[in-house]
Formats: sequence, C-alpha cells, structure tokens
Amino acid sequence: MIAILKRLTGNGTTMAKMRWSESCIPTLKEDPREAEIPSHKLMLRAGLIKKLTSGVYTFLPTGFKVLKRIENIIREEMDDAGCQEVLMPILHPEEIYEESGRLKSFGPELFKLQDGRKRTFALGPTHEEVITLVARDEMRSYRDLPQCLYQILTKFRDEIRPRYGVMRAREFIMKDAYSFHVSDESLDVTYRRLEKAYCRIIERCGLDFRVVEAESGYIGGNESHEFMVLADNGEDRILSCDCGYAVNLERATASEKDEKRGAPGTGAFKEVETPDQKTVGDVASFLGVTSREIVKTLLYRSGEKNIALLIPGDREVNGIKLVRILDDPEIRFLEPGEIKEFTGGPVGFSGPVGLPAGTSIYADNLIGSFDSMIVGANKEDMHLRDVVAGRDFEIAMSGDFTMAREGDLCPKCASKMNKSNGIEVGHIFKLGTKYSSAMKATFLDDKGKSHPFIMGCYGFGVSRMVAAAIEQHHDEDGIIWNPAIAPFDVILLPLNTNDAEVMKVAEEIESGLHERGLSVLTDDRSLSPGVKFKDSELIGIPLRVTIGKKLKDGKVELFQRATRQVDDIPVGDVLEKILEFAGD
RNA sequence: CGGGGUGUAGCGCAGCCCGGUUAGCGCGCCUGCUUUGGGAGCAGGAAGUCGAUGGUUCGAAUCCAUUCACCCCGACCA
Repeated sequence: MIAILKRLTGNGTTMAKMRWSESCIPTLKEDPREAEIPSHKLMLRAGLIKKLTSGVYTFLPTGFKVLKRIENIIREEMDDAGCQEVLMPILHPEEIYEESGRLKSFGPELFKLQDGRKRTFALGPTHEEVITLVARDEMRSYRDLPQCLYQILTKFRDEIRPRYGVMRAREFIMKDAYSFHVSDESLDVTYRRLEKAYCRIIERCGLDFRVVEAESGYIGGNESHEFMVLADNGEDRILSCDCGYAVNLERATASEKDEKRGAPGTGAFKEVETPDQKTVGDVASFLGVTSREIVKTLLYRSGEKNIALLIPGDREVNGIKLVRILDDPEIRFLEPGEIKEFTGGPVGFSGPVGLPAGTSIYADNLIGSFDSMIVGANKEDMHLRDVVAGRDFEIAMSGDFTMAREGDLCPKCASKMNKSNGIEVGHIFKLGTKYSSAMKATFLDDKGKSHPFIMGCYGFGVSRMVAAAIEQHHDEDGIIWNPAIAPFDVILLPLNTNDAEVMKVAEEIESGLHERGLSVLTDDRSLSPGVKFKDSELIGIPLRVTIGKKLKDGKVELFQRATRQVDDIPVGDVLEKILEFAGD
C-alpha cells in the first residue's frame, strides 16, 4: 500500500483509470513472423511496441507505462545513491570523439550525420565525452568532488545486427551515470554504492539476476561488473558458483582440477603418420586417444612477427584474452599460405617443434598439465608423439588464453562452476583517467596541483529491461508482470457490457480502486468472454476482477495472474481484498 | 560484412515449380440482428501498385535480371 501511494507521486503513472474501448492496445492473436524469442513475440502481441524499421520501435501506451515505471524506480534509486539527474544532448559534434580517441574504437557503430553546413555530427551512443567536457569546465577544485550525474535518454548505436526487438535495438533507452573523483578510494565508494543501487533496481522489478565480473570493452577502464538477468534466451554466457561468485564466460579463467594430461614422457618424441587427419577430433580417434592428449598449435600474426599459441586439444582459444595479454587489437590468424611458408607444413599439421628460430611460443596455463603431448609435425600427414615442453621446444610465456567452460573451477572456492544465460541490463566501469587524460579534464588538489579526474561510468538498459522482465516472467498465455512494473495494477472484466447491473458494479469498483491510488484498466469492449480473458492474460496485469454470472450471488471473481489463484469475493469486500493483494 | 531465408489486404498464410478468367483462405475491420464465464452465430460489406525497377511474352504474383526492405546464423554491446 505504501508502495502504491509513493508511486503516485512519481511522474508517469498519472492516468490511473482507462477504458479498453477508448485505448490503443492493439493485441494480436497470432505470433508475428518477425519475432523469434518469447519477449519479442509477446511485446508485439500485447501491443507494447510497434516496429518502425529494423531496430527502431515505438512504445505504445501500455509499453510506455512499463517503461516509465522502470524509469521511476531507477530515478528513486539513483537519487537515493546521491546522484543528480541531468539531460545531455543527443547530437554530438564529431570532434569530441576525436579528442577522446573513440572515433576509431567505436568505428561503424557510431551513427553519423551532417548538418546543412556539412559539419559532421554523431548521435550519442553514450556520453563520456559530453560529461567530461562538463566536468572539465565546471568542476575545478577538489572541493567540488566527488560528483555523480546521470540521465535517462535515448541512445543510438548502429548495431551490426539489431535483434530480438528492443533487446538489441539501434535506438534504445539507457540510464547512464558518470562520477568524478579525486582518488581511487573515492571512486570505489561510489562504485560500490551504485553497484548496490543497481541490485536494488533489479530486485524491485522482481527479476532474478547475477552480478558478474566483466570485460570493459571499448568503454575502457579497469574494474567492471555486469548485471545479468537470468534467462534462457540471454545473449551472454555466465559462469556462476554456489559461493556467490559469478563471471562473464568471456572473462572467466579456465581452470581445471590438477589432472595430468598425456602419458608420462617415454623417451624422445617420434613421428607418427596421420594421413588426412586434419582436426583434433580426427587425429585423436585415429591415434586412439582423447582430444585431451593433443595440443593445438595456433599461428598468429602480431605486428611484424609470427607467433605460436598452444592450447589443449579439447579447448577453444579466447580471442579477447589473447588481445589483452598480447596487447594487440590487430592480431590475426595466419592465412593457409602463410602457414605453409612459415612452418613448412599445411594447415592442420602445425606444431611447436622445429619452428623457425626466434619464434615466440606462447602456451595456455593448462599446457602445464601435459606430461607429454601430441602435436603437429609441420609436415603433411604427420604428427609427433611424446613431445615434452621445455625439452623439445621452449615456451616463451604461459598465460590464460583459453575460453572457460562449465565445470571449470571457481577462483574463490575451487568448486565447479555452472553455466547459464543472461541478459545484460547493467554495466558499471571504473574508467580511471582514460577520458579525463585524453580530454585534459583536470581539477586542482589542496596543494594547487592539477590532476585528471578519476572517473566511473554506469549504464543501465531501460528499454532492454522491459524485454528482460518478460523474457524471465511469461507463460504460454502471455506476460506475467511483476506488480512493481505492470502497466496497470488491476484489470476489470465486466463480461456482459449490456447488463446494466454488471456495468454499475464495474464502475463502482473502478472508482473505488482509483480513489485508493491504483491504476485500473476496464475492458468494456463488447466482445465474447473468451477474447477478454485471453487478452487480459496476454497483457499480464497482476490482478483481474471478473464481473459476470457470479454477480447473481453477489460475488465477483479475483484472479491472480502469476499464481492463477482464483477467489470468489463478495462485491462489498473486493476493494479491501484487492488492496490486500496489491499491497503484498 | 559473410552465409541462409522471406516479401501477396491490418495480422498469419496459400497460389509461383508447370505463365492464361474477376488473385484466394483464416483472423481482424465495418453494418445489422442474435449471443455474453474461455479466442461466438447468421447475413451483408470494405480493404491488394502481388516489395520496387527493368526485361521476356499475345499475356507475368508466377520466368529472367537488377535493386530495396525485413528476419535468422556468425565477429560486438545497455
């Protein structure tokens, strides 16, 4: 009840009483062909959104109500965390991206356009540059810090592939916040506070989620966490442990129990013929071993040098780790021709033994568990057995190069981790001085010395959150809104709209609920009952009151969407009952 | 950007391979009557540049070429 009254004070939920016959809620009986996953199908079917063009959507009245409720929860939590709301421009002069150095790193995802005088602008994909310029001019003294500013605004990214409706759109609504600090300690305080605020936002929306360690991507920075709503159709893979640790799969450390791989070395390595056996699986079955005994040798070009990377045969390389460890975003595989020229052998038969002198051989940490290994011989149709690292070739450096997988060990407690899918709704970063240094945004400390701001940034996908909520909470009949973000608190179903008594009771309940601060949708359409039942379940309003044949006995039916619990309530008690359920 | 698929009424589809009346079906929509507790019944009705352009042909939704849009699968991210 308290929650209900509080919500009324926020903007966005002022229209608390609506008649379906007068509303734009275009429901669809059939799945639209363009939609693949449940949330996208349901958003279209329930009349929440309408596509304008690929990755660009209109939020229709019901969808917009949900969006506003989520926005208001975010506002409350951000304000509670001491942040201040601002509104920045969408249109950005291109030069600010030159200044920060992101023109290149963003690449084609930056939406660009020209004005009438041929000046180039970008549509804002995020606002690090804009906010840093605010700080540069307006925050000059350590006395002004720390500060945290946020906004809720439409963002533009020319996504390589828009997908799944508003889940991955080219135009989307994001809450973004930026903080400025004199020290890492101060940044850490705000970072933790925002982390907590994000958890509260998602909890209040009623979603199951994990906070995971993450890569920072092109935003840049050091520490970074993602907020993942768990859902089978999530695009992100995460590993999590019962101890509470969770990590994005692409960042997770590949770590196994200390089981030895390969037979103990039985003397010098020897050549074995492996005609036409090109893949690890081929070679393993041909030689009668498992792929665990084999070592893959991957050849890359980094700068002017060719390098070799060894990883276990049953593992995949993690390209993100490779780029980070070798500090080379341009690194690429050698072409088949280059491999032949470099090693003397064809693709599929490369190995670390006998590579040209001076070749750097990197190895995944797991290579240490091999007593001996099977590798390519750098000759067509030949492999080497009983190869021993350190004896038959030298490893220049070992590191964590492989993609982790389910069953790998938790770095905190060493139990096996489980894999699940998630939808990234939030991402927070410790940026450090990346932008402030590049853009010369500095403050004066208490000794009059100037330093670049230490910054944090905090993104939350508002429109994506709508999709995530549906993806996690729906059934075969439709959406199941959590009461905190439902477009209406209650839907009223007077079945026979020609029956004056039915309509009178419906109007009384409607007014009663309205006066008590609940938002109500009354389905006053003169349609057959089945249609109205189906539609009410499709759009997922938490509570439904049916005014129908039981009215003869002075009763109406109260239906709870989430549990499907049905109660027959005397008309006189219905307001009280609804408030009781709605207040939970 | 590479690979695959689809464009026919507001939505979902058939017709296309094998060219030939007036382009069809279901849902929705409009009018009237009946019906009102699980996607109602009867009667009548409106609605289409067959994605676009060009070609082949006596004749093209159908064959050919070009092009655009959208969806799905791979490398990115809120």
